[in-house]
Amino acid sequence: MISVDAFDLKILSALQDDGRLTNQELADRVQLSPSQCSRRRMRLEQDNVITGYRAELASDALGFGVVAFIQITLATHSPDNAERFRSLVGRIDAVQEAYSLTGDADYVLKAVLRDLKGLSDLVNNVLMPHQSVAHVRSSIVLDRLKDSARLPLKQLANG
Amino acid sequence: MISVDAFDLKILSALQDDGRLTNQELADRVQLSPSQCSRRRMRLEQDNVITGYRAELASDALGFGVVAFIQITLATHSPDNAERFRSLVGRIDAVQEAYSLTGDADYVLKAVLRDLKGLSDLVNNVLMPHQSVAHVRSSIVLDRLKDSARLPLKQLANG
DNA sequence: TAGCATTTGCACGCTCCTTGCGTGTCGTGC
DNA sequence: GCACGACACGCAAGGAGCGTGCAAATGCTA
Repeated sequence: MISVDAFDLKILSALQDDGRLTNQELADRVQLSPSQCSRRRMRLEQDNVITGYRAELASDALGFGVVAFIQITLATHSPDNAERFRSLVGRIDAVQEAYSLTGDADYVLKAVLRDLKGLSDLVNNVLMPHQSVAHVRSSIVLDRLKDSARLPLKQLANG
Repeated sequence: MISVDAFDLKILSALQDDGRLTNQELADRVQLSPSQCSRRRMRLEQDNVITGYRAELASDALGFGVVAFIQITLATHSPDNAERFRSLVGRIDAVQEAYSLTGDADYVLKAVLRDLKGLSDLVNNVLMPHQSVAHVRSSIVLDRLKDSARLPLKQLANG
């Protein structure tokens, strides 16, 4: 298991909030020297605790007006069919996230689209006709209460 | 409306993949000088097209073994009740994302937890007992097919 | 307490960032 | 057709930040 101490947690937490912090700024926040922050950060990257850095973009400002959750039930649950479906999902750029789930549906997708026409296209012309898919049910996002993409690292502090 | 040209799209796309690219590396990728990349990047940040930079962490490596989608139906749909629920959700760190939706449920939450006990706690001791909530249904993530958090900027290239 | 391994802060050479400046290009109005 | 203003561009330079080497400090084991 990778060991992550209190300093590492502070660093991870800070970088979760601002991924472009310089080592000097990091140093101020976690009470360590810049060089040590640099070293620790490199280790965390090497150990794949930090898997990357991403710019977060304003989807609305860029013209993506529609976000939808799409629940999918497969036609059959054979490995072949599942593989076909995974391959399909991988090729659709509009699908940001895809998970297999317990419960009613087999999969849930989160898709980002320009407008309702885009969603309609995706559902009716791509997903529904695909041989691997039996059932599709989509829910459109009306309001975004929270979208942090941050892990609750505080919970690890006392453990 | 904010104008975003082909260069900007390239920059956004590159920074979506690697948010710590230097302006020199950016310059190589988009065929522009480093100074221009710097200027454009600053403008995109100023205009809130880029809303921030985040380090992406390996949830499993940090001991977050359970991700769940939780569908919520409110007890009543009064503004007061909705506000109570929003406030509740805002205070729960384990809830990464929260959306109000069309369809069966009023809201869907995406929660990240250490283990099933954590999920049980959240559902049975926090959400269920809350006065604003009538119905809770949770689905556990079995497998993550895709989790890119990237906007499909390619779709904007020809528009 | 002695000894070893790890972690820390500091110094320095090097890279990179950003701002000012001059140039080129495009569109507009006279 | 030409002059002018508004941008967007690349270049250069001063300044900031990065990461490695090194010695001191800390912590753990025997």
